[in-house]
Amino acid sequence: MNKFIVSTDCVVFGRDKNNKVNLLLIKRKSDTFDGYWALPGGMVEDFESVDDSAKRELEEETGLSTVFLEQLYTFGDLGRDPRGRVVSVAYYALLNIGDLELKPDTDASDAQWFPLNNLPEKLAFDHDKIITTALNRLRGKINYFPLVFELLPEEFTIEEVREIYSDILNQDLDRRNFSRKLKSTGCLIHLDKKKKVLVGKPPTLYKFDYEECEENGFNITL
Amino acid sequence: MNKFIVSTDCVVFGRDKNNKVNLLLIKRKSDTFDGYWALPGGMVEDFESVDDSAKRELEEETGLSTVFLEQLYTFGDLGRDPRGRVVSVAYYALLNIGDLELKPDTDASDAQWFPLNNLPEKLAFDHDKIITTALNRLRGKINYFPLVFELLPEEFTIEEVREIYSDILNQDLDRRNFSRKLKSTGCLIHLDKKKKVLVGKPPTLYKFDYEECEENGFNITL
DNA sequence: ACAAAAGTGTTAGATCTACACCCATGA
DNA sequence: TCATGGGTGTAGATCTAACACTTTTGT
Repeated sequence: MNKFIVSTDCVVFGRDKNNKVNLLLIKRKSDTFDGYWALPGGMVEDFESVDDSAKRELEEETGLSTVFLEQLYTFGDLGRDPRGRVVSVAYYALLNIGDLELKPDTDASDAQWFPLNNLPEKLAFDHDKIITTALNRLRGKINYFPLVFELLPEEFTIEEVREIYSDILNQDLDRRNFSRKLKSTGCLIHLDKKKKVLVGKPPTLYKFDYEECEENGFNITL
Repeated sequence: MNKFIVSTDCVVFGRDKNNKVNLLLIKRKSDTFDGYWALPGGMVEDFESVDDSAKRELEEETGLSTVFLEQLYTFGDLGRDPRGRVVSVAYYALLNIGDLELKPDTDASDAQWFPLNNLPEKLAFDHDKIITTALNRLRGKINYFPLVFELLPEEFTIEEVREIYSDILNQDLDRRNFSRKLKSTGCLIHLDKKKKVLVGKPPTLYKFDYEECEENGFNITL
């Protein structure tokens, strides 16, 4: 009987106050990859499913329990962890950072949000590969699944949605065409409220209509 | 340190002589789920990566070593295997059955191909869930990735491609529109050969142009 | 010459892209 | 009234779906 350690790693995407997408990394304080930035994660325990383990680790890091979390891919190469045979099930999570206070884990000296276009060069283990996989998944899936609303607050403006799409896809999107496409999904609830702004015309606030989406799906191909 | 058994399960899709898509199942001869149909698979060994393990198991079952194989999803719920804590990394494979002779594994009394629309009712473990996941992946991915050519012989006709798409998506596809769309991918090599047929006009044979596809991608949205 | 399946073209409707001006608000 | 950013419409191009007849071959 061959038994392995099974761990989870989580690619956590968070939206900051400037409506930019960031990635959460932990600075390792450990005998392996000391000082390197790494994805949050940890070992799966006996009493929990792999999914629950990822959820637990994420809660311990962020204090949030209701974030979107989805399995990404499993990394099981020999030698991916110098300490021994570790199979890692990777997840990705989406959340709105808000005023979230990070609680660094015990084996980490620091936790930090990095903007997508400014990630550290060298990461621990095969975590760069995991991040690339997560980004590709995200870029593909936002076309047919309402992932970006997991990053936004409950009430948002169309411009905020567009900026998130732009940031993730790393390309400009025409403001008018985007607005039309987003509305044509039929999954927006128009609120009779405007967002308070410092300058310019106050934009309309919307909520995402999860029921409608459940019934008729979501598609916004850019 | 919590150590688990890591296994692989493989959803093998094969095209039969009638150009229909089938799924390979193994009849269990074992103390758990005896007599039930199950996916081929087995434990990951110390000396191999998880990917390699799936490849090895598949070779042992089918005798084929060059089939398309891709990781699908990891199933890690508690109690999914009554014998103990087993985390299973599921894969899916695509192949052209041809004259392939199946070699049943030691803990199986029978291996059999089942047409997609006629799978057994009850399957061992959570294998029905794994198959559903695989079918969903397949149905989504054939739109933007040339998976179906892994099922077909090297030289094929457009009608054969259409029938495979039809079978996987479980819907009729207009013959003329499909032909146009498939050709417009730019990834077909027109051969100066016709397929021998018993009745009717002999259809043109094509090969898939993997180089072209590599460069410009593949997209056929039905 | 007949039966069977392959091959092909057109048209109307829908969708997509590119693009510029007016509107509402706060200072 | 000005500066700022939000909101909206249209025309031309492209793509899509629906649809039927002609061609090639074997018997």
